[in-house]
Amino acid sequence: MSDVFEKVMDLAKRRGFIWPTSECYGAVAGFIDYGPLGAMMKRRVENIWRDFYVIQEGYYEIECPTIAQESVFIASGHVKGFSDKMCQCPHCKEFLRADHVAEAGGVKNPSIMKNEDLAAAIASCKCMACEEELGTVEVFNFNLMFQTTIGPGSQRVGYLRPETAQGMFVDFARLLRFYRDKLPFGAIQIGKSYRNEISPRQGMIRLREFTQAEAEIFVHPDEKNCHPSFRRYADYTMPLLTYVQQEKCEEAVPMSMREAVDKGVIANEYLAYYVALTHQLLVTIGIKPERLRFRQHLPDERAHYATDCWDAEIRSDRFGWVETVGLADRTDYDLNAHAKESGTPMTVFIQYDEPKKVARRRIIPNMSVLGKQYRTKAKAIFEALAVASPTADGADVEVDGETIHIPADLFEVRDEIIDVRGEEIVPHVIEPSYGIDRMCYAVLEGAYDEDVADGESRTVMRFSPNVAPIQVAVFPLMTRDGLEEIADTITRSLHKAGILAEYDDSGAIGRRYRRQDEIGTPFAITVDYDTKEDRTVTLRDRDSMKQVRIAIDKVPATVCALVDGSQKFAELE
RNA sequence: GCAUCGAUGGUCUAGUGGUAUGACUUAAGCCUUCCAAGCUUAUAGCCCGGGUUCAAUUCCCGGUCGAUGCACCA
Repeated sequence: MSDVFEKVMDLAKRRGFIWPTSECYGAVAGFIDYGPLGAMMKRRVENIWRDFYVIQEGYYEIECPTIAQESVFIASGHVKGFSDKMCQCPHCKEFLRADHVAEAGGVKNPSIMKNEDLAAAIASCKCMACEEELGTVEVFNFNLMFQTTIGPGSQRVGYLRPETAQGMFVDFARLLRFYRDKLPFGAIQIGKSYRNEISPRQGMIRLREFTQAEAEIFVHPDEKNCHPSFRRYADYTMPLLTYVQQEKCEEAVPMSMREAVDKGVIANEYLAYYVALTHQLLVTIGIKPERLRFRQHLPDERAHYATDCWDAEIRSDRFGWVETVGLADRTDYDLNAHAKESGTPMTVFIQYDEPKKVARRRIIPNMSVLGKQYRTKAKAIFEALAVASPTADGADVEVDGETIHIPADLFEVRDEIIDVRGEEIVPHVIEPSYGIDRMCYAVLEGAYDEDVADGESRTVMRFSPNVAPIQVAVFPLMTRDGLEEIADTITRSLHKAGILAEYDDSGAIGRRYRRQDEIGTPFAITVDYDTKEDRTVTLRDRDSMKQVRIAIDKVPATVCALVDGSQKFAELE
C-alpha cells in the first residue's frame, strides 16, 4: 500500500529534494542529504524563521561551534542525564533499558543506582523481549551524544552538541553586554545538532544529524507576564490541548492567548506570545491550520528544568501528530548551572527606581590587637566575626573546630542604613525550539497532491509560494521565431529582481507545466505569438491552472508580489 | 538492536545458473500556436562482501539500506 509518505519521499528523491546520504557507499540511517531543491526549500523555511525572530522580534543570530568541550555538557546535564543505562539480554541479544527492566521487576529507584548495583538487582528480572531471566549482565551507559576528542593525543573530550541552545547560554555574559545590560533580550541560532539515536526511523522525522532553530529569550523572572508586545497576539486564537484535557482524553479547545494566560492554561505571557508566533510562523510556511495543534507536556513528561512546556504538533498521515516545535520555560536552570560549573556569574544587575534604604550590621574588628594576639588564626577569626552574632560581652567564633571568645572591646558593631541601588538576578529563559527538518517534512507532506487535469492525473506540490524552491518558470511557447530570446530576456529580468526563475524550452508546453507542477513551482510565464504583437505574456497559476495576460514590464514586480504573498493570483484575473 | 519481509536503468517492472524485458522519464533531432500528443535516435540497471559452481543478478552465508512489529527515542 502506497501512502502519502511513500509518494512524497519517492518524489523528493526523484526530483532532488531529499536523498539518502552517501548512497554510493550504502546510506547510513539517521542521516540525509538535501538535494538542490530541498536545500533551496530548507533555506527559504529558515529565512522565514529569521523574518520572525530577527526582523520582527529583534533577536540577533549567533553561530557557535557544533563541537564543545566536556564542561559545557557537564553543566547542562547532558553528560549525565542524556545517557541511558542499558544492558543486553544474553538470550535474545536484545538491548534493553536497564532501569526499565528494574522498574518492571519491582526494583526501587533504579535511576540512582550504580551500574554494578543495578546489574546485580536486575539479574533475577525477566527480559522484556524474550521473557527469559537475565542472569549476569553488564549495565553500561549509552550516551546519546556523539563523543570526540579535541586536538592530538586524545587529551580533551569534546561532544557534538545535542542542541544549539547551550551556545546561547555559555555566551550569556557577552550577549548581555551586547544588549547593553538590559532585559529582556534574546539570541537565536540556526544550526546542526547531533543525537546518536539508538534506532532512527521514520525518514526525516528522527535524524542523527538535524537542523534546529532555537531562540533563547532572557527575561526578568518577575516580568514573565509583561511581554512588551503581547497585544500583537492577545486575540490570536488556536486549539490548545492542555494536560488536563489529555488526561481526560478530550479534544483540543480553541482559545485566545489572552484567555489562556488569564485562565492559567499557559504559564505566562512570554510563553503564550511564542506559542502564537509559532502558530503564525507555521501557517506562513504553508502548514494547514487544521493539521496543527499545541499540546502541553504532562507534568511527568517535562524536562527536569522546565516549568511549563508546549509542543507544536503537525498531523502527518503516516506518523500521526509529530512534535515539531518545543516551547519551554527553562527558568534559570541553565544559567545557574553554567555559572556554577564555570565560576562566571550569569546575573543581571537590575537597578531600582529609587535606592532602597537597608539596615545593615557591620562588625569591624580591631585588627591591630587581634593580629598580635591570635597571629596565624587572626585571618580566620576576622572572617568568622563578620558573620557572628555578638552579645554584650563579646562574640564566640569557631575556628578550626575550636571556639574562641572574642571580647567586645576587640571589635566594633556598627548598625548603619545604606543605599541599595539594585539587585543581581538570574534571568529566566523562554525557549522556542524548532525542528527545521520536521518542518520541511511537514511542508513536503502537506504540499503533496494529486488531481485530474484534462482527464490526466497530475502530481502537484502545492507549496506556499514563499517556500517553493523555484519561484517561477519561463517558457517560450515554441522554440523558434525569436520567442526564446524574449523568454530569455524575461528570465534575466526576474533574476535581477531576486527571483529564482527557471527557463525551459524542452518538449511540449504541457509537459513543461507538469514538470514544474511536480516540483511545486507556483507560477509560469509563457511567451507566445501575441507577445510579439503587444508585449504581453501569460502568467499561469499552478493550483488553478488559470492564466492571465500581463505586460512584460510588469512581470518582475508582479511575480515578487505573488511570491511574498502581498498579492493573490485571483486578484489579477 | 532483535524478528519478519523486501532490494533489477532516474522511476515502475518482466525474467533468468550462461550479463536482462517492457513502459515512463531524461537527452539530441524532427514535428508542434498553451497543459505529460507523435516520429527517429541515444544514455542508463541486477544493493555490497564472501561461499558453492566451468559460470551467480539468480542458490547459500554475512552485511547495508528500506518497510513493518517489538524495544528505544522526541
